[in-house]
Amino acid sequence: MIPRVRFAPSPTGYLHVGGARTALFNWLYARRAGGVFVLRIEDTDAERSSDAMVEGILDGLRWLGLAWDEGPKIGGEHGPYFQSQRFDRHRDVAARLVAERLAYYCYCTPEELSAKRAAAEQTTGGWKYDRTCCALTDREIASREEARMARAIRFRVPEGTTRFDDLVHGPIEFDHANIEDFVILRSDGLPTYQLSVVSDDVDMKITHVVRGDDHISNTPKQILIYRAMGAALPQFAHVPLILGPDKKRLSKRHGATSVMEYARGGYLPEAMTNFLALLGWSPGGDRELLTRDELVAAFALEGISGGNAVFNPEKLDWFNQQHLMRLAPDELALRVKPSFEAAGQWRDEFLGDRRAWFFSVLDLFRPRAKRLDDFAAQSRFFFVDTLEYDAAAVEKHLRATDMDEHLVALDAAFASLDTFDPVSIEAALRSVADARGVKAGSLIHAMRVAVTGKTVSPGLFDVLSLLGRARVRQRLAEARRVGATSAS
RNA sequence: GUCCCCAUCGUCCAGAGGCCCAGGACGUGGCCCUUUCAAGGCCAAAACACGGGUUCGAAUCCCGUUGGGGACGCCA
Repeated sequence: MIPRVRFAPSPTGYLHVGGARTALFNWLYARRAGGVFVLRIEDTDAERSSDAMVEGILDGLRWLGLAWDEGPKIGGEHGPYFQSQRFDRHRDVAARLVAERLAYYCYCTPEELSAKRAAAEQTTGGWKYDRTCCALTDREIASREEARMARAIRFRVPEGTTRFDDLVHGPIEFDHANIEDFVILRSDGLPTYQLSVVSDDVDMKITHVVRGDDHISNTPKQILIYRAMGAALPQFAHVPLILGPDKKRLSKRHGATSVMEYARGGYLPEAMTNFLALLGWSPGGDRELLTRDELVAAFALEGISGGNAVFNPEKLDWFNQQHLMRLAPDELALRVKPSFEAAGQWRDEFLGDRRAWFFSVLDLFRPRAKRLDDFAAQSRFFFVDTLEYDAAAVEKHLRATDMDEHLVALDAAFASLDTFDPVSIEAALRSVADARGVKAGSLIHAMRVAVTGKTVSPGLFDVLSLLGRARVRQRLAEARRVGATSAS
């Protein structure tokens, strides 16, 4: 039997990092086990669901590279994949359970229930449905039906206990005494979550239910439904939640929680998945930096730890940086392109004739970039005609004693070089420094300001070489003017 | 209030009775490299929540306490 897993988000918000990790675990499991990854949209709550949210979630999954084998857009044998299109089936199941006396009609109104609940909370503190309608005789039911009273359907919870072996937590047991007769079909005829998940998971032949820890307490209710339906149980794996730095469940007030915010923020999906995968799971040993294929190869539900995990943005940054450094050149170029375009620094020849040069420039910034857009920002001086000079830098390095003469000497030295490569340039600069009795450092700093406008850049000789002799000499001349003007 | 889950450095993990006076990573501090900033290398500080058992031996097993989280809806 091939494993079938599913990710079943409700489109009441964008894909957040917690949901993303749940999706990732499902996807990893499917890929690892040669199974099928199903995407099902749980839009039972029409009030809070919207098409925009559905698209948002799909975008998030696509960005992460978590392609689904069955689901929205692509369909599949077990569709439809929108829960709202499966209500008839849910109603059938509910009706069947009523017919089999495994569920019953409940005519209690929401008002009555909340009053009872409020009263109970005053005294005992806890409340469980009192089974008023469970005790109704056939005659009483018939008269209520005749009166067309609104009624919901409740599941008749039998006495006993339910236990299951959770793949991450091990055996978990619940006493039915703590489970009330829960509603499976609302009085408006729509199913509740408990019914629709089970019904759909059964129909979609889901073999492994991998979802958040917060569903543990729903599991016994759902198992009861599986049994009542006469369906085989899937395996359950409840993965721990992701918490904010304050140890509270991650939410908007913790900052970015939508995965698309990270996409826009210059993060690599491979870094995100690597980071998310290791939040609560470990391949064992000390391995941390893993490619997507390595994650798939190493993944096992059993390796997921039981405790909640705190989201650590600094570590995400580190993963991003590491993956940035390992990205293939053409891949990097492609990913960086949008931000170069946005900065007005893009030219198609960077993927054509100037490809080698462009890749070299990018390589200079790899160890310095944390996000994708850092490349465009930090390398800007390579792509503009007129530099913006940092005033303090100009003051400190360009207006140092005798610097103008030193620059003239450097220009001459550069002009006479056979090849304008880093090694030759460095040798030339150092010999000028020697000859003029100044420290090479002072010339290096001055040159850096001259060609980049700033005090911070990649290694100067690499920068000069890639800038090319003509532009370097041009900027040298410009720098001398800048150094001269308003020099006090 | 009831039920459930969890408990190793600040954070994420390793550890499945002796290999552990506990290992890796992020972060932090220092040093090295060095033309700046990074990256990289080296070093350091930093944890088995507590109390009982079981055992020749416990971070690892059991019980309790405490702490944290989650669930208790005609939401999902």
